[in-house]
Amino acid sequence: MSPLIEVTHPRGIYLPEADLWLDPHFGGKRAFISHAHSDHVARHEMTFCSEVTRDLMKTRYGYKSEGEMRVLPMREVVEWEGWELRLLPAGHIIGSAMLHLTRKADGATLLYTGDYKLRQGLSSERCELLHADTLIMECTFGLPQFTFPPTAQVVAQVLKFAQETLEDGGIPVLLGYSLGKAQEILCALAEAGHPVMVHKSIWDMTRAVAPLLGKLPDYRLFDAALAAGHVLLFPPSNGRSIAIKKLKVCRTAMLTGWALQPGARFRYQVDEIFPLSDHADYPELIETVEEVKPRRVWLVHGSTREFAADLRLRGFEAWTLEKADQLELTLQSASPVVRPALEKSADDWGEGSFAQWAAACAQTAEVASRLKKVEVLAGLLKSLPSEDELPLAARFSSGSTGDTPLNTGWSLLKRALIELSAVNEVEYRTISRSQADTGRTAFLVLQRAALSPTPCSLSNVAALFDQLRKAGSQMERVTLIKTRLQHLTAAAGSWLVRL
DNA sequence: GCGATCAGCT
DNA sequence: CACAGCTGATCGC
Repeated sequence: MSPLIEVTHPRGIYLPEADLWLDPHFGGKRAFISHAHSDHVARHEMTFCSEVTRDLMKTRYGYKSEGEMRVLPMREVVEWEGWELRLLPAGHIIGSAMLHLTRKADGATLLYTGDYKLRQGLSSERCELLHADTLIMECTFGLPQFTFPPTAQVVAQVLKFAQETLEDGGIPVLLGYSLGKAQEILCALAEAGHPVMVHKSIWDMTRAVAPLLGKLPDYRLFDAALAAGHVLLFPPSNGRSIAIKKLKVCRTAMLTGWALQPGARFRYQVDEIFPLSDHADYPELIETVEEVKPRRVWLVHGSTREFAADLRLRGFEAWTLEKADQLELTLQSASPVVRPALEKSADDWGEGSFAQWAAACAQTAEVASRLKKVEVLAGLLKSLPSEDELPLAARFSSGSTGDTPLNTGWSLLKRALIELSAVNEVEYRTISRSQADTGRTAFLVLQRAALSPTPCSLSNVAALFDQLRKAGSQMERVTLIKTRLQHLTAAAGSWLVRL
């Protein structure tokens, strides 16, 4: 089997071998842009994208010819620097594409989904999948609770809402993104026969793609004076805008996948909310993985941790790509997926400043926001019992154990873990293969060992590292590690192993 | 002074 | 939390 194509996430998704970024939100050397939503668009020296996406970038963001635009045709193989590139329709919005790569040297393949959905939309092409060894996929709605009803049913609800509001003499206002959802609902309104008025941004976007869409209803630019009797389409940010508030008799409805979340209607402060989304729901995400049959899955966006754990239970190697390595923690393992039940209780960590540090590490790995990470680390540094430990906490948090290397490799840790627990070599390998993350493996193995946790400080750990450096034999080092792990909890121990 | 990027907020 | 996008601050030419 050929080695998998390498994927990293320094500040965005990156394929080092091809020197290619995937949907980075900053400008760079060369990148693939999957679709024309603003959080995926940036200026690059060279850009791969579909023809429609290029046109939309020009009309929407005024991109001229600053960088080289390489338009790839859908489905056709294009050779490029030892790679075969192929775009596939992603079904997210019009022009959205997945990127399929083949490394010509050995045939290794990769599929990057970008944003996508499998359901057939009214305003975008049907998604097409292809087998790949490595799958990089979004999992915005990667929880079972996000199972959307059939689109036809949701559309019928939306039309009913519009119809009834009009019959009551009100003005229905549908809120959805100006590129994607707006055209979707426009197409759906084509048969209903209601006159439609749209916000300027939706007007611009729709006019740009109208030739590519099917039958559209009559739609005109929003004019408050003439709005009565029309169905209004506005972007979500305008839901409570002055223009809308002036229409005293309006009723608003939000179109979003988040509608399935409890309290969504209240949060968006709308009269109705409907689960219409341009993203794959949970069953579609599972179906995608089963169809692509990848050897490894990398997850981005949304509930990546939960969905990775889910996929592993289904027998796929799956990891979150974007959240583990923020803050340069250098504990750069694909993040461990800790089941909530295993990590929440305080006594999982034990006592002493090392336990505090480990708990903070786990917490920073858990939260996505950098600010929150900083908050967690700041809280840790403040709560340290002694000032001497501050530099230690900082050093450990950056993944460093000291000025000189420990010469403590993975085989040594493995021996210590096996000797300490009741796990034999074969079982160990099984656990290790299913996890592919040293810290997580350690945690699972340690859970099966008889541990007797005692308080442990950061200084204690620093002393251990010193002893390890001085230790003469491998045996001696194994014993030192064993003894230390014996007196930590499994959770804290797993973070010692990561260090 | 402009464009690009970023933090922060919905 | 955030499907995406705005605003205002800051950076750098």
